[in-house]
Amino acid sequence: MLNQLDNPAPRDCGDCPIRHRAVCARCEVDELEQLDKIKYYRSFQAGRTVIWAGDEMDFVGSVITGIASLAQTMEDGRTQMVGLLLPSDFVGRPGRDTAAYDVVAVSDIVMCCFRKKPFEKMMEQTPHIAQRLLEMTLDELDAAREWMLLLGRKTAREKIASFLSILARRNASLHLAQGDGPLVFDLPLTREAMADYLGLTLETVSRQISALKRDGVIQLNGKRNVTVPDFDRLQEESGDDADGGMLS
Amino acid sequence: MLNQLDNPAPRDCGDCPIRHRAVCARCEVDELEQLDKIKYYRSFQAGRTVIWAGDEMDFVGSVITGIASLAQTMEDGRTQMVGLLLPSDFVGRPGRDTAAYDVVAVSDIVMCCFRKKPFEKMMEQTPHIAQRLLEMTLDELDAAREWMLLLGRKTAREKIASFLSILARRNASLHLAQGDGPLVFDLPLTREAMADYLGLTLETVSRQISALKRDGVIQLNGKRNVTVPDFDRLQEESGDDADGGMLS
DNA sequence: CGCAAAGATTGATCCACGTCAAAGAATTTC
DNA sequence: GAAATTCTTTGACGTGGATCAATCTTTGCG
Repeated sequence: MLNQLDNPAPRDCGDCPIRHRAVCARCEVDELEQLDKIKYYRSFQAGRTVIWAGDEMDFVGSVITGIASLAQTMEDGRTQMVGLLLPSDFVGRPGRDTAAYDVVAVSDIVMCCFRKKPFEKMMEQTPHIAQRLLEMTLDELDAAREWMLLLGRKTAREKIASFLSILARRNASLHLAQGDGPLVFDLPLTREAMADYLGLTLETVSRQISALKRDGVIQLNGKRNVTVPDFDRLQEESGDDADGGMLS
Repeated sequence: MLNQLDNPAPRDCGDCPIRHRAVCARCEVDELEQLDKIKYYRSFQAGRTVIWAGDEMDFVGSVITGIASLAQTMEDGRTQMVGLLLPSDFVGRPGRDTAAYDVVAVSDIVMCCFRKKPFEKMMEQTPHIAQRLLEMTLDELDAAREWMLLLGRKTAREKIASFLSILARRNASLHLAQGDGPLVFDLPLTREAMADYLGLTLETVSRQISALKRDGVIQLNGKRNVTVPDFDRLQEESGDDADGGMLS
């Protein structure tokens, strides 16, 4: 494998896979045309840094494909991931001109970027964008708060189970809800990245995954492919309410 | 002390102490008049619950005076505070009709509430409100992410120092920045509430406060009054960068 | 192919923080 | 003003997860 990205063919909003979920979700055709004038696409290989915390940032944008991480690092190197950016998630903050967090491509990613200044100007005139961004930000805030409970109060096993449960649920909703057969999905993160996300060490992550496997809660094919024979069982292990503590 | 609140005299937005910081910060006079028609004041004694997670919520609103907490509880009783609501902070989410978290008055509080339905309608027509709410939500998201680093990666001592540092900074900015003499302020929370905020037990909180006192980082007058002789020293103990890791 | 590098597992040991328990302030109640 | 209640401190002890270290597996590359 070349491990090199093609220069992404400029797409049209019309066939954008995240058209209905991103900041531009509510935009009318004419608004999309305006956005089109200030947008450009960028690709990053897995492992590359999109931007460092503190760096000047002259764009905002959306993840179109792939996964990126948002992380904070302390002086001595301890790091905490504060968000996982999935397709349609928004990067950057209008009104701020330096990045608050490190953004790193976890897999190969493609982003749709808007030049910041004109985007900000457009936001003032286009309620559809501000409305959608508010909605997305409120959702992120809920996710961050759910994560605070996980980081502050859950055991290592519960943290792993919670994370797997989220992945399982997301995949199930993507590939249409299959009754309740076994769920199968891939882990998008290395053990180390999972550790940074869950506030653990990579050794503890590895041990707890092994423990869940030993206890029959999950099965592994290779290191990265998980099957969950009984989702309710996994859910119990996560420490959340039966209904998944769903918010919205 | 009677421990009973006077029925709060209905105020006028004109002399509202949080007029320039709350959701209504950007509103024009006519917009305030509109808001006035759908608003009402409510008071809660310290310790009272404003609303339980899952309860139906037919209002949104702002904290005017006092402090409230936003918390999540697991089935077995473990709880994690996910936010501290200070004067001008917003409660509730437009578009959602049940509370996502327990809201509890930490001190006696007064709130300015808006009936949810008409507030939502008004938000659609009044960009000033939506704009301000977006800004406030982005700030809260940053605060939540800073807290994720604290919960996931900081030691107990660093957690306490970080919390004290935040309180000290807030008080300093309230009472005009005094050169760099010793800072003095009160702890608004019990040891248990601090524990729930910091993801610790109350015993650990007590021990670490004692340790910081023993090491001369802080002094105590009574249980709740703290003086910080050297702010930089406290800051170092918090594990944050010299500049406080300030975002905006 | 065979070597290097990255990722993952597993074991042995340590210690920061939780748990359990007692007792000392401070505040409220009658 | 004594008793009850709430908040806090402190001690003794146990443990979950971190740390240190070795080995294994997988993948990429000359």
